[in-house]
Amino acid sequence: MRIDNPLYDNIGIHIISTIFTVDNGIMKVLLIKRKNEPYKDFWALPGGCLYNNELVLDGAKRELKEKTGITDIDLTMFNVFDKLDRSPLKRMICLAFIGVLDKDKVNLLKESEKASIINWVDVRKIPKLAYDGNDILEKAITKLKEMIQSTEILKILFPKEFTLPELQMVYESILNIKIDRRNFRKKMITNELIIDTNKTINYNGKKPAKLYKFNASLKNKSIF
Amino acid sequence: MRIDNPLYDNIGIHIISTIFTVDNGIMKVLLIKRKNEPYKDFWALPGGCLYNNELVLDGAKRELKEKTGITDIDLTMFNVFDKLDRSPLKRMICLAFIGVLDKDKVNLLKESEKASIINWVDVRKIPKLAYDGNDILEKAITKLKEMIQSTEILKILFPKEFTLPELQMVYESILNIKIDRRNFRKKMITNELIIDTNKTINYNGKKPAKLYKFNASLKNKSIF
DNA sequence: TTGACAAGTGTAAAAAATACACATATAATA
DNA sequence: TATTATATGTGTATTTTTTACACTTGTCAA
Repeated sequence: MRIDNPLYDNIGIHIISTIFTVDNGIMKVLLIKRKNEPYKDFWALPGGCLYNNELVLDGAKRELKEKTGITDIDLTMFNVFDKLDRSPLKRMICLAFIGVLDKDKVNLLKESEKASIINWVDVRKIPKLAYDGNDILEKAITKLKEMIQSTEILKILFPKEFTLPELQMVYESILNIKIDRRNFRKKMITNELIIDTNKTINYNGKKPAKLYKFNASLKNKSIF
Repeated sequence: MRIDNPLYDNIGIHIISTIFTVDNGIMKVLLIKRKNEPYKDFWALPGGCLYNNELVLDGAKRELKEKTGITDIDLTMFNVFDKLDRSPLKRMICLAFIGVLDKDKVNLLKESEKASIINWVDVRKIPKLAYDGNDILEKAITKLKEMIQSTEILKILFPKEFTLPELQMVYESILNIKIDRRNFRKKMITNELIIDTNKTINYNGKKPAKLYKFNASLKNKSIF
C-alpha cells in the first residue's frame, strides 16, 4: 500500500480529539469503542478524516459531534502525528486536538453511528487504543499539564461554584504534586483568582466547605 | 479550483520553516526571494511540499536544505495554517516549523534552484511575503518569545563565548522588555546559567566586557 | 457523648525580585 | 598628554513572594 515516490496528492488528514474532564478529582479522558474496521471493537480517541473543503478546527468539531454528541467546546491543536504506517490503508497525517469540559454540562450520546460505547476513562487506566492513540494521549497529558497553568482551563472545569479542596485536588492530580492547604488557599486569594460566595456545602459528610467561584474579570493568569 | 465535496484525497501539505538568528542584538529571520510562480519575485519563508513517503520533520529539513543550504538544525512544529484559499492552485495545509541558529556557523547558499536571494532580514522590517507568510511569521515570533524561556535556545544562539551585554540584548530584543544590568547579571550567576571564562573582549571600543559561556550541565531552565 | 475526619485559619522565616549610583576601562579628540 | 564620551562592572537595602508549620472547628457515626 505504501507509495514510495514523492507524490503530493495522496496524503489524508486525520483529526483526533483528546477531551478531558475531572470526575471526583480524577482526570478522565473521553474514549469511544469502535464499531468498524480497522480496529473494530478497540477503544479509540474520537476523530476521523478531514474533508477537503473544511478547516481543520471545523473538522475536529464535526467529528467530535458525530462520534460523541459533544458540541460547543474549545479545541486546541497540540501536535502532529505522522509515522508513515500509523494507519493501515494509506498515509494519514494526524492533527491532534485537546479540550476540557465539565462532564455534568454535556450530553454524551449513549452510542453513535460509529461508536458502540462512549465513556469517560480514568487516565491511569487506559487500554490499548486504536491506531497510535496511546502515543497521542500521552502527549496530550503533557500538554494538559502546561494548560493548567492558565486558569482559563479551570473555569471550564469549574463553571459554577466549587470548594477549595476540590480545586486543589485538580491541581494535584494534573500536576502530580502535593500542595500545602494553607498556602494553596492563600495563593488563590492573594492572586484574586477566586471569590467567596459566603455559602458552604457538605459533600463528604464531614466539616462543610466554603463555596467559591472564579473571578470572571481575570483571564489566563499563570499561578504555578 | 476548489472542490466542495467531502473528498479525503486532495489535500497537499506545505512545510514551512521560520529560522531565526541574532545579529548584533537584532532578531532576524531567514527569507528567500522566489524565482518561480506563484508569487514570483516575492520574498518568502523557505519551505515547500511534503513528499508522500516522508516524515513531516524530514520534509521540513529537506526543503530548508534545498532552498537555503542549511543542514543540522533543530526544527519544532509550532502551528498549522489551513485557510482554504491560502494557496492559489489547490488546497494546501501548512505545517509551520521554527528553528534558531548561530548565523556565523552556517553556510547559506548565495542562491539556489528556486531562490534568487537568500538573506537574513530584520524582523521589524518584513516585506509582504508570499502565501500567508506574514501570518506565519507573526505566530512564529510569539512562539520564539516562549522558547527563550528555556535556555536551550540560547545555547544555540551563543554556542561559544559571549558577553553579558550581548546576552541581555537578546533577552530584551525577543521579550521586548528592559532589564536592569545588575539584576540580570545576578540572576544569570545565581541560577548558575553562565560561567566566567576569565577572559575579556573589546567589541565596541569602550570598556572591555567579560566573556562567559553557558553552563553545559544545565538544560532548559526557565528564568523569566 | 465521644471519636474520626476533613475543613478552616495565621505567622514567622527564607528566598527571590527589585530599585538604585558610582567607579573603571577604552577610544577619540582636543 | 589630558580630557571627554561611552559602555562595562559592581553591592546593598527594601519589598515581595514562597515556604514551613499546628491547632481549632463542624459534621457524622458509633
